[in-house]
Amino acid sequence: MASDAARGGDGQGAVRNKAATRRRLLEAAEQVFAAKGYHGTGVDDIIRASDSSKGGFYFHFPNKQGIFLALVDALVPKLASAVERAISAEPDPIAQLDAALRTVLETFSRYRALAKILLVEAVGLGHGFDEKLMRTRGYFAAMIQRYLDRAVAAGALPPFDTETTSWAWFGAINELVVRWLVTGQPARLEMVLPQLRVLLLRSIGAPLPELTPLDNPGSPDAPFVPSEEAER
Amino acid sequence: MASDAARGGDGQGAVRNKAATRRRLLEAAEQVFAAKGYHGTGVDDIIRASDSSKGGFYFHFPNKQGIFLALVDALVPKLASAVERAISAEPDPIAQLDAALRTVLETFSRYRALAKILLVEAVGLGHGFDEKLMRTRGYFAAMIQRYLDRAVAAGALPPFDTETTSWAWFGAINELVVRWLVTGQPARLEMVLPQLRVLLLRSIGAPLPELTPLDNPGSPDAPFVPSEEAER
DNA sequence: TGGAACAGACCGGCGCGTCGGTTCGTGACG
DNA sequence: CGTCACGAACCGACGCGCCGGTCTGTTCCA
Repeated sequence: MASDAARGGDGQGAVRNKAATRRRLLEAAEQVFAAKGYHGTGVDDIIRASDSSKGGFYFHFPNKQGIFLALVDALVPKLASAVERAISAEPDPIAQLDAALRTVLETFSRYRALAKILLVEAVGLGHGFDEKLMRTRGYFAAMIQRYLDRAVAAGALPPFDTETTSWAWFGAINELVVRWLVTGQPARLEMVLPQLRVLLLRSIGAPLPELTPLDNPGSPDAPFVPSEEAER
Repeated sequence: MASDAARGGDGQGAVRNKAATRRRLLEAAEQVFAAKGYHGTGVDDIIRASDSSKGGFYFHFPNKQGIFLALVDALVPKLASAVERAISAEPDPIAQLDAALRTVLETFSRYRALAKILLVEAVGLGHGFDEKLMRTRGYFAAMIQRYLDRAVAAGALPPFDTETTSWAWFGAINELVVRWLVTGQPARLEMVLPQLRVLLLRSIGAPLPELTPLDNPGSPDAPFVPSEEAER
């Protein structure tokens, strides 16, 4: 039979919807973690929110910490690729910075859970968690730095300490997103964009191009589905 | 006898060093929370680190959350007043901004535990904790905003959205401090000052005065003692 | 029939908070 | 001036709920 071919592919042809179960667990974890925090959620909560069982859970993940890490590892590249995509559509370095900022804010605005988990819940977990978190933040900071360096190399900016700057930028953006998450201000996250844009660009002595108007509300709130990564 | 007078004062004349015990508890909590995180520390850890007992602990504080909140409430005004003091020594608005920044970095550099608790451990605790945290952050943001507004009113700066800006500033500073806390970079926190200074000032279109050189290592690491607040 | 994928009862520890008991300062009273 | 008694301050063993993780089944596909 075509059994070999079926097994050759990724989880799609697996025994009893293996990939789908794992996915349901991750989606449930995303929602529950975002709603109740890491310590506030029990494994049972995740079980209930998906509809799986203890057995299923511990078949797919080693423990509670494991699913959280897997979740972060699934969300980060998802967000990163969205930003990279937006960036690659713009030729001008400054416009790229601009596009990246807009994309980040829009994405967080759409997927609150994503923002909550990456920016709030992942903080202060102790253990070896902190370094994991810091590598995640460092990932985004490095991304910012890469484009800053590129802009400098292109002669669009005078040279400066791009590393410190990239962390500072990340922090500024992060704080505004967190404020929006916890208190409801401003009503729509994108409202900070104009001022933030000006702040960031001016902070590195970049010229201020015209404001590019743009606002598409998009679908309100769905899980930022951690799609199955491509086969290894 | 002078009995009435003795009881009239604050805890100083109390039965068996009541104030001192509470203080030891808070100091111990500061160290342990900073070292092991909020969820990582047990009440027993705090008991052991001070040398008190369960009974003493629950005599002074309602529960674990209670002592954490009390700790934050003790630390915040301590830091704030240090900053206010540094600011009031400078006449020029821009120089004030400068002094505040320097003071914050120096203080966090001296008292890691303070930074760890206020900026890391206080995040993502869930419950009604988040809003408490946000009010703390808002406290500092409002402080920044107050001085920004003052600088604008004095005509030293053109008018702009000082609220968003103050949060962004706070976030930028916060992120650099956290990075220094978790990874060890940079070796000395004050090393970010020159670049951060330039970033922040430029971001609001302020003129760049000469860099004010200054570095006093100070005593290395002691508890940022939550001194007994003055009598009510 | 074997084993992967899942179900759900159960257990064991950890940690928070309680509770009866003990010490010590302090004021009253003779 | 001694002592007696009361309550604030403190001690530390115990209990009990909660929650993470295990283990024995059960189903379904190959």
